[in-house]
Formats: sequence, structure tokens, C-alpha cells
Amino acid sequence: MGVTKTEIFTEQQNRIADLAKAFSHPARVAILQLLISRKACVCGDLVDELELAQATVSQHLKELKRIGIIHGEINPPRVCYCINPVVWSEAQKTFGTLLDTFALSESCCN
Amino acid sequence: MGVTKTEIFTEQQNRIADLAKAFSHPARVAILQLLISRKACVCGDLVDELELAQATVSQHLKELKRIGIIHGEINPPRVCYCINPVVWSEAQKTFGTLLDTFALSESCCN
DNA sequence: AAATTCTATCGTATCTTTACGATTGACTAC
DNA sequence: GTAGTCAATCGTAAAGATACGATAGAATTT
Repeated sequence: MGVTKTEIFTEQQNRIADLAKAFSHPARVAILQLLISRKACVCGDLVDELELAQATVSQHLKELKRIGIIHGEINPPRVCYCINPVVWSEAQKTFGTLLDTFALSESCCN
Repeated sequence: MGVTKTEIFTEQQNRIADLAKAFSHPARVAILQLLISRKACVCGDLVDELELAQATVSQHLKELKRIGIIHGEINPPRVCYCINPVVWSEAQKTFGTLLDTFALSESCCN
């Protein structure tokens, strides 16, 4: 994304932006939804469900891992992915709080 | 962001991704927080608050307008920006629902 | 050992995002 | 009208994101 000037924002703002990146691409949304609906770890069959190349799916999984919202356990010959409940509830709290700071009555020009 | 294959995802997934983009850059988070904290329309003083050039702030505002989460009213010689309550509550509902689909007990490998 | 399976990574093409200076257009104030 | 203010847009440079084929590494199966 070009060069984001991370330094000039608060840690909180940068973390919110990072968490939001997990949901800011439809493929990652789809992956997260699949991981949840299975209620179990999904491995390479993500590639079958999504119409994306294996390399592309792997790249999205890497991004989700970087953010921390999923983790993968090597379970040869497969890798078992699932939601990281700690970060997931961090996201719940973070977005919940952020979205609640705006009370609907506070709007000024609508 | 390279070329996203929008066609292969559901409308819902694409909309979630779009809404998440509003929060996926710290500058946009900061802008939204400022708009909320003022409880009133903030105009060009956004440029003073953020350490970003006027053109850059304007570009972020344009993106937020495209998503629909803010709207600007021309109030010469200024433009008055504020949260769009309709889209904001859509975001509340959307992320609330999405984040709630994962019950913490459902985790498999943690 | 050889073949198979699965996933990560490399290399690469292309498009998007971020950021800024400069300019333009619209309105206000003198 | 002239000067000044404000915000959008243009043009552009640099870096990140998306996607894929090909390759490599690690483990299982035959």
C-alpha cells in the first residue's frame, strides 16, 4: 500500500488498521468464514472451496497468521488452521468499542 | 491491491471487505475518530490534526465517501464532513454478526 | 528408494495504495 | 475586480497487494 506513515499514529490506531486488514479482502473473509463453519481445522481443502490458486491461498493464510487471527499447526502431511480465539476476541472488543463510540444521535448533518 | 477477483466471492463477502477498508488504514481510523469526538462536522482542520498533506487527507476522505461511511456537505467555503449513521450502523451490524459467528468454545487446536 | 501429497516460498506481472507538490475551481472578503 | 482561503483533482514516485506458475521441502505411502 504505498508507504504508510505508521509513526504518526497511535499504537491503537495502527492495531485497529491491522486487524481490519484481516477482513479487508473477500478471500480472507471467505477463509475465516470457512474456518468457523467447519468448527474444525481446515487445511488444503480451502484451495478446493475458493477459486484461487494454491499459492494465492497460502499467501492469504500467511497474512492472517501475521495479524495473529489464525494459527496453523503442522500436522504432517497437512497443516491445520484455525481461528486464534485470543486475537478473535481482541477483534470483537476492538471493533465493538470503536463502533460503539458513535451514538446514532450524535450525527450532525444528515 | 493488485487485481482482486471480485466475481468469485459473494456480495456479502465483498461488502464486508469494503467496509473493513474504512478501518484498514490508521489515517482513516484517526479521521473517523476525530469526526466522532467532535460530535460535529470537522472540516479542513483534519489536516492540522494529522501530520499528512492536504492532498493525502482529501484522498482518504474520498475513499471513506466511496465506502459511504461518511458524507461531506458543501458549506462554502468549507466542506462539512460527518459520519453517515446509516452505513455506520450497517458496519456495526455486519461486524457484530461476523465476529459473533465464532463462539470461543468452538476452537479446535489451541 | 520412488512416487505421492501437501504446503511454503520464489519469481514475476500487473494493479492498487499511499503520499506529496502543484494546480484548479469555487467561494469570500476586501 | 483582486486577493485570499479551502478543498478537489492532476500528475507522479515509490511501495504494497493480488494472483499465478513453478519449484522446493517435508512427510507418508507404496
